[in-house]
Amino acid sequence: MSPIAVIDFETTGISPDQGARATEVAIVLLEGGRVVDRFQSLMNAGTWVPPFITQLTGITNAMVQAAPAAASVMAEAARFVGSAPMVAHNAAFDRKFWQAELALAGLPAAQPFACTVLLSRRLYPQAPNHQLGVLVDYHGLPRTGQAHRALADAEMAAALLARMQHDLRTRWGVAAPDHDLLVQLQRCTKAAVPTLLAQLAAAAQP
DNA sequence: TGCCAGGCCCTCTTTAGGGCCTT
Repeated sequence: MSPIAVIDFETTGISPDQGARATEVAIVLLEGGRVVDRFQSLMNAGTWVPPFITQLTGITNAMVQAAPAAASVMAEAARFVGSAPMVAHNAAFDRKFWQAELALAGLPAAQPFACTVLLSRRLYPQAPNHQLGVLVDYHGLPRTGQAHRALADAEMAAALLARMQHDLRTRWGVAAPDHDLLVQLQRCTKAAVPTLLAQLAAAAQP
């Protein structure tokens, strides 16, 4: 199975359209349910980190000012991802920053995204909620590093994705839960999920 | 000065409103 790039950004706010910039990025390459490579860097976008963000993430203005320029970090991140399809927890958020920061660096952002929030809502509707930390605990997955830092959150999202692929194979009989299938699953309506999973399982029968 | 996202999903819905999820 070809690799999937699981990404997480830490940022100064909620939307690049409102002037928010990335402060840290981490990407975990997942292949066959295993982490095969990691990329992580703070980045200096020349912006001020609000106190609320420092309290949430532990990322300070001094840390960002000492970091390499955002454009060079994004160029490295784009090289690291290559043409791998991408996954994030609440992908609408990370995709916006991926596209905005690459655009500011003069680079294309053509990778398709799948979303572990949408997938979790379809596969695990009984979960208490679909926040990353809650889902990690719900599945008994290890919490790695400090929550709300990019690498720790990317590792947890990757573990959650690997769990979903494992469950799709073992619980629902889906032979090859690749990125295309994940996108297909997250796009179908909640009511159509059982039918789609049954069709995918039937297609996997010899 | 005051305000500030947006896509998805549910329901006391569909001529709408509110909560979730990310920083």
